Amino acid sequence: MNYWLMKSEPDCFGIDDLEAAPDGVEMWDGVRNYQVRNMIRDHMRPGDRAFFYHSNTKTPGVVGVMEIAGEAYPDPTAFDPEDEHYDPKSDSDRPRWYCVDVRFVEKWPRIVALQEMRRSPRLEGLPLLRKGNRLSIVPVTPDQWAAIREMAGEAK
DNA sequence: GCCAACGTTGGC
DNA sequence: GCCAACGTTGGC
Repeated sequence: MNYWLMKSEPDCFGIDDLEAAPDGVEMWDGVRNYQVRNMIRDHMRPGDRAFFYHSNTKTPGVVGVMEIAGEAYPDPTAFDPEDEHYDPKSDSDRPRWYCVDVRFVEKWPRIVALQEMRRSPRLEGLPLLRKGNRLSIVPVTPDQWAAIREMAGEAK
């Protein structure tokens, strides 16, 4: 099983929106970065766990956990001219962009702020903390996973 | 709202 | 294939 951290702007789609979705399942779409596309398509597996990270907000940080709910599949929003993520260079014969379904697992009583994560020696090397990182999904090692959970006060 | 950092685009 | 210009991300 792999671990991930996935960013979203809560003004657009936050963990409360995921929890409120039917069965707590929602499509994680709109990825338009090749590195992130490759992670979704080639390395994510159903059952993988992911931190839900709120970005571009007053206190950015990890707010809970979700589960990868299925295999990656072509991102339908790339085919839709009405969609803000429409990409005319992607078509169903040769889809350029992929998405996955994610399932709500838990929302934590408190946020693990980016500021705190920067102070944790165990999180050195987490790509999220690297200067200039702009990937909306990054891999997390098992020890980093445990460290962030412990910072949230969750059991190991 | 600012701006650093980065990815992408397109002219050459 | 280089690289300047541009757009976007996202912390602050």
